Amino acid sequence: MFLQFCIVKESKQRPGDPVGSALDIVGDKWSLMIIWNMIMHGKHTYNELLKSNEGIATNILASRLAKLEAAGLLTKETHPDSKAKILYRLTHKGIDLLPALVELMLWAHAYLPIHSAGDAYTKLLKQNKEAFVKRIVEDLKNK
Amino acid sequence: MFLQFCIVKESKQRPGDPVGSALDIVGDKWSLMIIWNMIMHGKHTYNELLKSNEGIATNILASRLAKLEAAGLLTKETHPDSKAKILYRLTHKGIDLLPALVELMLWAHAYLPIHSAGDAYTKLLKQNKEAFVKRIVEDLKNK
DNA sequence: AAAAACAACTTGCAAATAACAAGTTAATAT
DNA sequence: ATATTAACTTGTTATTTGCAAGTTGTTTTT
Repeated sequence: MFLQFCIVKESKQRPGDPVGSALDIVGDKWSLMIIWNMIMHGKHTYNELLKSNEGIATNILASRLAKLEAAGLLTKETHPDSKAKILYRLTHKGIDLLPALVELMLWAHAYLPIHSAGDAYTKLLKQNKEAFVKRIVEDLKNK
Repeated sequence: MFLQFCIVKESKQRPGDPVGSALDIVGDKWSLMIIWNMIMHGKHTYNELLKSNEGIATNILASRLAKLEAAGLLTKETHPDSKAKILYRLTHKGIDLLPALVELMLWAHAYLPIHSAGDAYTKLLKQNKEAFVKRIVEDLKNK
């Protein structure tokens, strides 16, 4: 059996464990939600993120943004429209979490009671996952 | 631009947001680690999981196992070897998180300092992700 | 030009959650 | 019969989160 080959006996785990290391950065309730909303809903400012991540506290959002910036997943820039605003932009490192997020989304669609399964981009995604992800990632990186 | 088409303005978020709903279940530090260790390291009992998830507290492991069972991601069975043991087994719902976990792993390999990138199954995975995931999922489900 | 409003936070505190150490119960091994 | 293993549970303490309110700098309104 294939799995037998894969099972690593007595591995020492983190560090050295990629999934554990990834979860050290985004293994909480809000980090992935923030990144998801930045990618798929085009949110780029503090107040936009506050509204789109329903239920997040202001201090938590601030601390998550700082943590994600420190981890190199996003950057803070002055907003072109106004000096009062700050524009949060994902780095390539942040954008490249999209494949994982898309898989999470598909899992949710398969197993969780989701109402809004019928929108256009969900259909596109299910038709051709690879192409969908590639296209969005490229769009975001070419900016 | 493609993204423009995808951005949903003024969405009401959770519930109705698949990623948010998924993170309500596995959006913490330990749940995905537990599932990952069950799938890729063949851990199936409380003590095995305690050792493989380095640093998890006993009460947290117990509560996560209960939560994941309640959410239908795994089941508790009496272990064939001994009545003293309990065998935790992933359901299809749990197994199907593997694609998301694999994407997280690949992301970590791309951006995080991981030592053990050279093992055989990591190479196989990078060569053919789809086939790799499919094979493991099928192995696990045919039990 | 002054006042109100907005944007991005910070601060203080109560409540919830997690980590740590120790103890409990049932089953097996010696 | 005794010791050990397995799977927890139960305090207790430390950390994190959630909530309300306040702060600072920048625009917008009057």
